[in-house]
Amino acid sequence: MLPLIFECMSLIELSDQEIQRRETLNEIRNFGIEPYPAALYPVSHLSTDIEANYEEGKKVIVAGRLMRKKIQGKASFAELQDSAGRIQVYFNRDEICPGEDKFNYNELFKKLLDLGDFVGIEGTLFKTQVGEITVRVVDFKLLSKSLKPLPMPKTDADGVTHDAFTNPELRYRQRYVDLVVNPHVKDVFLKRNKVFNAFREFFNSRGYIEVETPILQPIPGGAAARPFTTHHNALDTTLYLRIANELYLKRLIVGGFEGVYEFSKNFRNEGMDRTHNPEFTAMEIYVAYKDYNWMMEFTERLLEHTAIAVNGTTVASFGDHTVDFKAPYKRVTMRQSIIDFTGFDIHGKTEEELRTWCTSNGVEVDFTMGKGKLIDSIFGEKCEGKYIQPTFITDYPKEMSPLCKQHRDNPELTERFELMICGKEVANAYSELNDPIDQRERFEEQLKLSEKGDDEAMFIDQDFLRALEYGMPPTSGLGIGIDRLVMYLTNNLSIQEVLFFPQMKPEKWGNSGPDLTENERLILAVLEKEKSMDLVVLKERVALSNKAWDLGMKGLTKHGLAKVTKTDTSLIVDLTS
RNA sequence: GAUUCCGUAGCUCAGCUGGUAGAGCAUAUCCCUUUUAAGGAUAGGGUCCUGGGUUCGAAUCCCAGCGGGAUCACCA
Repeated sequence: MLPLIFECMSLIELSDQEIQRRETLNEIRNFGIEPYPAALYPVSHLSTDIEANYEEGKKVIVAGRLMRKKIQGKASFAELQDSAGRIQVYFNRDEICPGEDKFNYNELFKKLLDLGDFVGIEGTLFKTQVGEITVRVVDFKLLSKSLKPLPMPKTDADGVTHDAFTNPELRYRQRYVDLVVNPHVKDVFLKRNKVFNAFREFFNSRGYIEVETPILQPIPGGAAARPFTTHHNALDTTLYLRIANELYLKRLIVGGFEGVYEFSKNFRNEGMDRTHNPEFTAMEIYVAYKDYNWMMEFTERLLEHTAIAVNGTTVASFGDHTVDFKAPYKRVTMRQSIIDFTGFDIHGKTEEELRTWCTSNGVEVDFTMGKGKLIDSIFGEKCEGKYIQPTFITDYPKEMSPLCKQHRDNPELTERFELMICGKEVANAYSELNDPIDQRERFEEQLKLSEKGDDEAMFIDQDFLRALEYGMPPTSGLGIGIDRLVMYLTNNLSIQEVLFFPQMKPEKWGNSGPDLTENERLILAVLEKEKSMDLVVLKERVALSNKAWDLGMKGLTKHGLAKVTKTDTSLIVDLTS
């Protein structure tokens, strides 16, 4: 009984076109054709290979999704989409079916193949009267049946797209559909892949080693951020999803590697917007015997190399801006930057003086903020957004950089830089702090900040301190936000566009069986006792408003759970079983 | 978290101060042997996001909720 209802329900929820395709699927099977064959299909060419190396009459075997079907009597055109692009195919009835049996054309191609189906095609190349390269079909095979119709955007001769699949919610939740019908979306992810390859190539050619470090960490270190918490059952202990991999990579430098890097999926339990996703990808690299000056040069050359690898040029458009990744980049100290944009010199100022300046200059502050955070707020508010072209901001206050080596010329500062592009931080690098005593003190200061209410201050990682005590060579480290870099290189203003599956609220799926509303259940409960009763009596018994009653009853009859019969004198409601 | 806009057919979208739910594409049937988003004819297709309220009557007005976008806040 229940499975039957369930089956009915799932059919009710299918659209006409989905039902149609299921029926077609059955027909295909009835004709003895397997709609999901197991055997490999011997593809010989991609659509783009055919375009690039066209030869009249060449035999090819191609496969892909059927994306266009234009039937005109005994001959038809269709379009096949594979991973590289599209190719037109030509079906001629009497060439495909030379004998009396016209099944393959009249039935299989014309009626049983739907848009979106995977089809394999064997044929020869020719050019149509309008000169389009086309495969003349000799034989074809259904490789996989599609049961859901795809959205079908079309671009006209003027380049205008009709029926574009643009709804962001649908696009992100069903990225597979987005990728099938929006080629420009696929291009973004191909470029993303090129970023990774360019980085790897750049690092590997210099002898640096790609490594992997823990994602589940007992202490979430290496950044100031709120972590996700999880629990390990066997150890009965709390673990955190990493917010950064910095402390582990430095342990490897302690261990004797001289250059290590990792593409790190990091997780931060913070807000989401068009530049923040709860999980994101950072690349961190640590190189022994270097300092942050060396790292600046390294970074600008890396980015120049990457921009060329991705776009073939160092110039990239981003919204209204044009960004040039050509090295070298401008270098400005944080102190100078604040002077440039506000005239205020933070040098030698006390916490109180900074706070006073902030409140009288419209920079929001609160009492959990120490000197470092105050300066960071000034910079964030007044300067950060102004740097469009790649610019290194150097020499950050010590308090906000607890893992960074003190500046060689000024004990209040650190040897740190961030790379700003289009007003956003893209990279962050240090001469790494390798003095274990200093590092312990810095952690303790963080502890004080956290007692003051800063819920992002860092935890003390005793094992990391132990590692430093064994000795770490002077080292420079760099972190780059890959998602943001990809945004810049692909001209996407939203991080969701450069992640295959951006985080979204879980989708609601109907539970099993008919999904009854509260009112429907109420009516059904009464009706189940009586099996059959007068409509007016039932209505009074459930005491619902007119509208609620009406909707409830209509729902029940629609689900096939109740039936209303009209007699001469009254209306009778029956429970149907 | 705040503000604001949006949710109508498989897709893209109309639908006015409340009065029988629409178009194009897609789908189905028929005609058509070289088409370029869209050949011709006919037909089917709806939980107007959900629930409640106002009303003789709600896709439309009001309230609440759900989902999404944008802006802001938060965010090394």
